Amino acid sequence: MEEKTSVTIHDIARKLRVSASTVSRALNDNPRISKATKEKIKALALKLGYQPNTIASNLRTQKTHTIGIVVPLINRHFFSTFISGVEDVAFEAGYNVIISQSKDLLLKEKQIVNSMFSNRVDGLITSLSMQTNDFDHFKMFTNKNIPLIFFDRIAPQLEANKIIVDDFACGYSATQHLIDKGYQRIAHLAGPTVLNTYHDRMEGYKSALKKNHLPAEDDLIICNRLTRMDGQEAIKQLLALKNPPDAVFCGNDTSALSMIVYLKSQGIRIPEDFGIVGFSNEPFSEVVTPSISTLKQPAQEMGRKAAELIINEIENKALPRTYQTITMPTELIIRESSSRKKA
Amino acid sequence: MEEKTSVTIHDIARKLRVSASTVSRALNDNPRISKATKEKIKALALKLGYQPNTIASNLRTQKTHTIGIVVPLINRHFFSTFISGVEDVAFEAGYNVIISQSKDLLLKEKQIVNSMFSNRVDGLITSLSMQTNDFDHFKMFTNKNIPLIFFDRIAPQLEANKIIVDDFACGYSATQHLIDKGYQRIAHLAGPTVLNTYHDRMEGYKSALKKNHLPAEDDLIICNRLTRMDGQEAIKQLLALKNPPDAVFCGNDTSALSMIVYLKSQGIRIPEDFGIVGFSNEPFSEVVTPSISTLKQPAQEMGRKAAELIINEIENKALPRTYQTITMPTELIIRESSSRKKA
DNA sequence: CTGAAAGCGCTAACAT
DNA sequence: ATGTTAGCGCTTTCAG
Repeated sequence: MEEKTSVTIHDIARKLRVSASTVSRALNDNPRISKATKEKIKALALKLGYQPNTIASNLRTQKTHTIGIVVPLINRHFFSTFISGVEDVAFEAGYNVIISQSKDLLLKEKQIVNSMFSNRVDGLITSLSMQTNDFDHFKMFTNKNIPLIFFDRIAPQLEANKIIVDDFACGYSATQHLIDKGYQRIAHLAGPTVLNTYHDRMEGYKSALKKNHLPAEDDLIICNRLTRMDGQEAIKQLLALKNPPDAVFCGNDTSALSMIVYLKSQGIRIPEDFGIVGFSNEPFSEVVTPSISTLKQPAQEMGRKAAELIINEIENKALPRTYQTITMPTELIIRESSSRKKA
Repeated sequence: MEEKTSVTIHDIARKLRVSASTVSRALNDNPRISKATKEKIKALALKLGYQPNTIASNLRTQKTHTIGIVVPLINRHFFSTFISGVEDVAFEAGYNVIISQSKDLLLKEKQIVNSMFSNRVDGLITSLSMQTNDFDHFKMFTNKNIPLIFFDRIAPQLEANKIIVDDFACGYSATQHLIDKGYQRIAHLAGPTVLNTYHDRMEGYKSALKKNHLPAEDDLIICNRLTRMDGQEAIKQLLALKNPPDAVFCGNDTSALSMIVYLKSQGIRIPEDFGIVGFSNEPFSEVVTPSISTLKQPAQEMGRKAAELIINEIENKALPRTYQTITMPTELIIRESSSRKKA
């Protein structure tokens, strides 16, 4: 019972009086092996419960068939759905997926990226932490020509493939939508604007205001980390202004939700008195009361696309490399939180 | 620029005119190496941008410092939060985590488990697919004495550590709670009862009815896969009974939510006319209207516990093995969907 | 169609 | 305190 040591190709070779190379080739369906011996070998392998040692193969071939993913938080719906998309495609193509979360800490991100490299992933897919302001830890990938894809939160200065949505357009359309609904003073709650996503959403917001000849007042823009607490703090702060806003475009749905909860508790009616638009279409946004207008990112599709792209890169390493930035379509989902009859 | 080949310990050894073993030992802080040479070696390693080849080390040491996780779906809140817990502890202990999703398909689960084995994970943590009815694919782990932990959806017949919640008690207390609130005819929507979780919840439900001298009618129990569609189908079916129920205990929050949506659309008031209790405390359950009473499983904690347990097993393999089943505490969270004034 | 031999990069007895 | 040697299990020239 206690099989101390695993069965290897050598065990099979010995029993069948062939060489290990023959066994290896047979199991890999190498055409140079006769059908007869192939069958013999495969049969015995099955009988002995042989399981190939991927580690050994990896070492020899310098390929791990493994894709690394580094995200800020695994259990955020956008990221877990993205990962699910990657995993789907990767599995189909015979790749494994190894995952870590940076917890939005630059230090942990660095450690993880290092570890991914040491584990010799064939490619790395990543979305940056909120703290990431230098990119040296990715150099080992670019230097060694190991495929690297950024998604959502990207490093603009690095040469790599990128998968994003048009955050500027999102910010613009969210804001324009609120304007169209007749809201007059529109505030914005942003995340850390070192990140392209939050930066671009804010620029879109500003641009829509400008286009509509509305002033972009500094008071109306707040930056924080967009947690539930942050959302509550922000709305309190905004309501305390001597000239408070009547609508907010939030950098994510979580903060939008906490604003709604607070506004309701204050007896402020949504959308009649106050309009809200969030971002990223969390599962709760559809079912909360009032339901939250938001921008939907195609998370699963982005993951699939990232996987396809990186696998293609991995398997055509010889080809001259061209880096693309793929912009995926988003959708403004209009729900109750912004749907008042135009004033 | 094009560093064709990576820098290895041999490169460092050659330049420093020492042996590769010395380099290896130095980098691993082996006490047998003098402080002076250690520093020399580490400095050069840094300068050359040396990154250890984990694959080679893994092959040699027969340890991968990798924990495999197989769950039905990565982007389900319970699972992604569990994974996050595992990853936290694993990272601290110097372990990597590799993840796959079975998509609730037995065939895919088998493939994945095989692949995890071939990748020589040091241990495997898994929650079974809805289809899993044989367990042969786990034998290679038990046979070779590779730590294996089941959580949530477990294989009762296998010798392994198990991390669960007391689903029976959950079903019981959910049902008792509805009875306490004065609901008279309580239905149950269950998942596939081949799985311990759904089976036990149903038994708890039945037991509570029996204890309160309420009949457990077959008509009032429906089994399906608990999707949103399934929830809607189920509530329609229940309402169509000649003697319909006035409350339902649902096997998950998703189906509970879809019932609520349907009941509202029919003008049936919750909780006044109809009571609902769900399961697993999805993020939306707290914020939907009415908010959903549910049972909270400590997903993150379960993940942490699983990681601690498996790492302990991995690092004390020599010790005689004893298998434990750890039951984690749950919490009945009473919210609006079941909080009517007692009739 | 098959075998022999070398080696991926690292570690760990066993020397000295 | 350091070096020598062998080998983890597999793949892949190169030979035949």
